[in-house]
Amino acid sequence: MSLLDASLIADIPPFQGMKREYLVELLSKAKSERYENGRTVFTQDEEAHSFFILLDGHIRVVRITPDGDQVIARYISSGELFGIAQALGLERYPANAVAAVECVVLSWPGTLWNMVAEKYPTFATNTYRTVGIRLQETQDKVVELATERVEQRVANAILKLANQTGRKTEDGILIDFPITRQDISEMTGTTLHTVSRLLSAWETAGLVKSERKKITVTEGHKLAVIAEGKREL
Amino acid sequence: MSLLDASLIADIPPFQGMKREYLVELLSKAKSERYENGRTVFTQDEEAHSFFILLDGHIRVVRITPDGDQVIARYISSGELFGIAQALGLERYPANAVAAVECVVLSWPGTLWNMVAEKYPTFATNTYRTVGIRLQETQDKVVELATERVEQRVANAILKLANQTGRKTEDGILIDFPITRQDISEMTGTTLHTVSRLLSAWETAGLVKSERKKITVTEGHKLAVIAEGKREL
DNA sequence: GTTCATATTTGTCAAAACGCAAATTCGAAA
DNA sequence: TTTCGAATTTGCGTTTTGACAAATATGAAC
Repeated sequence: MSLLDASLIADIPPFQGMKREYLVELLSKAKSERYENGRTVFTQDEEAHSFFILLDGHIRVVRITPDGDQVIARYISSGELFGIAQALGLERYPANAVAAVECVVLSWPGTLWNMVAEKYPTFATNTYRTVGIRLQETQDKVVELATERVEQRVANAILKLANQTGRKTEDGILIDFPITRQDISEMTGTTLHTVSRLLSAWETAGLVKSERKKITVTEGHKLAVIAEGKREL
Repeated sequence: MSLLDASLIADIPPFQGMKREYLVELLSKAKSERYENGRTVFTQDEEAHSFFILLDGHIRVVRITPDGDQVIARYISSGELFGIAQALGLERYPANAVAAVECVVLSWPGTLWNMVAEKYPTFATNTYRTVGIRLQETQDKVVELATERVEQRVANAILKLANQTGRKTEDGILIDFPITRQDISEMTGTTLHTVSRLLSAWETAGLVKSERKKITVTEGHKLAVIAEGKREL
């Protein structure tokens, strides 16, 4: 276990408003671990042994269907909680969590949740607020899938990723981790072929630049117009 | 405010494991109200003033999109919590809640949540477990919308309603509240026309019987086969 | 530099599902 | 009983999107 300083986590949302002293205590019970790109943090249906905070990197949360289809539920960015099954009384993780790049993850044994929630009510409250936001986001996704066309959903997914994780470059906003057409199709409920066609068209129109596993948004506002459902600019 | 006896709620899941004495206390702070069919309990984006338990009836929870599309998020059955924005730190309700039949609803002022959660930790834990289950169900819906065809989704929705709220009749299992083709289309992300066609076909094939605002499942196992994705029997 | 698995692009065709329109049925209210 | 709005059914043409197939590009590993 490496050295963990309270300043590591003091500024990230789940710990907002907690006394320094408590942060130190909490950290003393945490384990820090590096995950190389592609490594699995936890697996769907596995017994929920820990809960996690991502200190650095990006984690892909994926559900697998009985017939093998994958659906990407969300990407976790640094500073976010994930795998918090215990907080919700779940005995098993409902999805896979896989490092999308090199990651640093902090974890606590799941058995600690009750104690932690009781001793650090601020942390518990912050956690439940996160859950509330995610529940809403998930509902939003249901609405999107139920009412919007593929083109809108793909535009939206790319915009969100750019906002959430984008890094500014000379060309525009680059999504900060390797992402394939297949990944985007699994976020939006379509096929990699359709995503490829859309990206090709958008590239021709100058809205994005893309290479293998890389997408840069150059004309975000135009993408946003497509996400709104307008057919042309 | 009518007379409320602890036995009213002692057996329903959110209150499992709570001391009788606490139930009485909690009830003394609750308000009971009847809602006739179609009456709104709370509205999307309205400030979250209360949290609720449905004692009798069925409540439809509906999201409205900016361009007026409706998506039915879930049906609440009796004994279930709803409108628990406070538990998740949300300031506003994320959807409309409307009585789908004559209902009896118990409510507490939202300002009481923190006190209630602290004083009755069992109740809080039960609530968060409910949230966990709903989050999973919502994720399931995302997966369904992303990977299954309309036919499967409609079959699934009807099966779930029949299981959740069905009443046994001589013909089969009747969904216990008035429900239109439009409602089902708003649960499954399709149009009322497509739902109508599917129900007609299934009626011809003898899987269901349906009248205006009424659906009876006669051959659940065959519907289940369709929900699984098989094209014929 | 060569090799090879992986990612991407693109074409063609077919199926699924929607949109629009119109007819019809039903049931509640007058 | 009559009326009228709401719910439902159904036909038809169109659009969207998926499925299949094949070619091509890319970058990491050797």
